[in-house]
Amino acid sequence: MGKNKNVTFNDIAEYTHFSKTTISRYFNNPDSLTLENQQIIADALEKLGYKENKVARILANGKTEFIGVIVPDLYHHYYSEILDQILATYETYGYKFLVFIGNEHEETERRYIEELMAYKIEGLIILSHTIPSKELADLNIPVVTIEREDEFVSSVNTDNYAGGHDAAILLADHGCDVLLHINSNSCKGTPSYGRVQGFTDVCRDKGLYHEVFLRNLGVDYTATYPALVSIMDEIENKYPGHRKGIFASNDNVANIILNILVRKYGTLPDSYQIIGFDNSPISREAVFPITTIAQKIDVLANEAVSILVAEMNERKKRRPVLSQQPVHKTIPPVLICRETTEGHNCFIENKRSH
Amino acid sequence: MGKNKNVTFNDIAEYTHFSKTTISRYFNNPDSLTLENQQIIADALEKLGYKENKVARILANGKTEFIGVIVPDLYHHYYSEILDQILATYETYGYKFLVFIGNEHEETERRYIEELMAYKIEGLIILSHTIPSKELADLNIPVVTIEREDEFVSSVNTDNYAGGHDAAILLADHGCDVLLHINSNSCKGTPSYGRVQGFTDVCRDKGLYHEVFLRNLGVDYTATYPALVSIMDEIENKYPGHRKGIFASNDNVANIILNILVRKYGTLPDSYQIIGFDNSPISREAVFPITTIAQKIDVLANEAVSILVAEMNERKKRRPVLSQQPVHKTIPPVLICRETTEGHNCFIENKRSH
DNA sequence: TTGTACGCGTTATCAC
DNA sequence: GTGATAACGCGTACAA
Repeated sequence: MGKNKNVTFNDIAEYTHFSKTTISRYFNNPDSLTLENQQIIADALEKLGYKENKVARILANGKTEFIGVIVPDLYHHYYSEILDQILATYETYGYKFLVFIGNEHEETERRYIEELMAYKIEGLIILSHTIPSKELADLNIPVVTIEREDEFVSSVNTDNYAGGHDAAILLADHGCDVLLHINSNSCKGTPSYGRVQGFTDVCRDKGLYHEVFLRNLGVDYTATYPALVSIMDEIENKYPGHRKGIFASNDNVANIILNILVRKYGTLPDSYQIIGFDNSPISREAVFPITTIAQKIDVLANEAVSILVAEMNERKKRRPVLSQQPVHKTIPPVLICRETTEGHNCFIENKRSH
Repeated sequence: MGKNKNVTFNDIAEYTHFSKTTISRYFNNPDSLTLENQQIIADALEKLGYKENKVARILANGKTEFIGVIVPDLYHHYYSEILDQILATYETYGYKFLVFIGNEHEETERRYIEELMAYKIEGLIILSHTIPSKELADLNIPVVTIEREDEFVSSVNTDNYAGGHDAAILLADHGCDVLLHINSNSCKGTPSYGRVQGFTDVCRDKGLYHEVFLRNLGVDYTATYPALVSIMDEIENKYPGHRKGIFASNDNVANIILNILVRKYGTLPDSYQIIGFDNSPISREAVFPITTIAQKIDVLANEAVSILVAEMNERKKRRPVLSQQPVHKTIPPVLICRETTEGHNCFIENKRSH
């Protein structure tokens, strides 16, 4: 497996005059050895410079302790932060993660999944949106998705509806008489569309004046900026003299809106309140820190792994693998108040000390 | 290794009346079989639903095709973007990556490395700063570090000196008569200290008035902000009426400085020019897009993997592993001009289409 | 408490 | 072009 012959259980066995079995037991069930013998073996391991070989162990007992992860990219802070939290669960469960970046390319992701299966992953976490959950379910290993279509597999999702709801309530509470939501026109069908519904439902229920802008916002900053310039023009013309509450689809959009206003007025005018979504770094670092709705990324990640581990453990017990019902968990978001709305009645949460 | 008996070479062999060996050859050296027989086996694989098992292959041939990666965190865009690029090299080299987040905790990272060694990784990429390169060299597998202490192992680093140099030149060219550099007081000994030296060397050589502020800038936004408020106070008092060129240690610092000024003056005054470092998203998304010096992250990552692959290939040839000399590669940074310096004489590079 | 013998699924080394 | 057979390093009945 490397260069010069590795030290194996055999070598330790010969050296200590025990059998391989006993050496194996030293690792997997040390209490079954006398303390003295444990010491003898420990010394031998040290002396011969033994390094454990988990690949051989896998072949023998079938447990790879691998979990596959497919993430669309790590460019967006949301994904990298989730991955960060997922990887951190190694400390809790001991599973190792084989990570692939899918770039939302379906065939590529399918290849990655095949490779992962060849390495006998025990479970799979999917963040990308391409492969239908039906197909994932057919892999016959536990699968958990995060914030994506999840009909046939277990999943963890943010309560986007509550997010939209809370945003509308906050804006209304802060005296806005015009409530606006700006989002991409391609958001239908994604979990995040719940935000739009939460927002409009509240407005309708409470009889609040509102308008939803579903537009093509482009995919990067340079495309989004001009798109928002024109939307803001529209808003300024349509609602002069009003106190406008804007709920943006995400913090990037909120930040651009803020920048447009600050560059125009030299400050954020009192006639605007802005709420973003994601609690991404930009929301904190913007020229005026942006009130935002945070997904509890740590909770999402931990729940995902936790559900996965539970299902993997089930597999190890039951022989006749009865296809278990998928479990779907919903995590409430958290409102984080900053300077783009005046602060009170917000739950402040410091997600991380960076 | 799973639930119901997996289909193995044995099953295929029985079904086709070939031997296991031939089945193996079908995968590893198909040309040595007749086309008809290839077809027969292909059909059998399909019929029986064979799934390859790379774990068994590893045990037999010793090649895991695993590369270990230890990254300090994925919270900082720099690290997640590097990891993104590293993972993308799967398409080129086929190596799989086992990723751990070290959090700059030395003992933890040591444990992670042990775990990685137990899984027989063929090479290791280190981004974290804790474990001395001497110790990494003793692992007896190829190791490549990125932007960290690298005396005893191969490495890839940004030419930080050139970065500091370019920043000073640009500020001087833009008519600044006071050149300022703001950095953390703990930057000595890190590769990034080269920026300070590049900056001061140019100033000294060209007789430009300059001052370097090495201060405790804290570790997060809330700590850095007040620290910079007081530094900016100092600067405003000390250099009134001057055109001040500020080279910040990174984009976050540059952005805070920008925010402080914009919140005070309603815009970025002509008396200031600002350059950041990293080309992180904030530099593009700031209220005035920030001129910055970009590390070529894609190049860093690709060179790192490339060097590692080369060294791993060497291992497979030579039996008497002669300890090869570490190779150190330096990547020049790229100046990206935006609105915090008036633009010309800059090389614009679009690193990614997000 | 310890040992024997075999299996895990593939590749490598010879033969033929 | 194809096949036996022995590794690879460890786990696990079962036996003692």
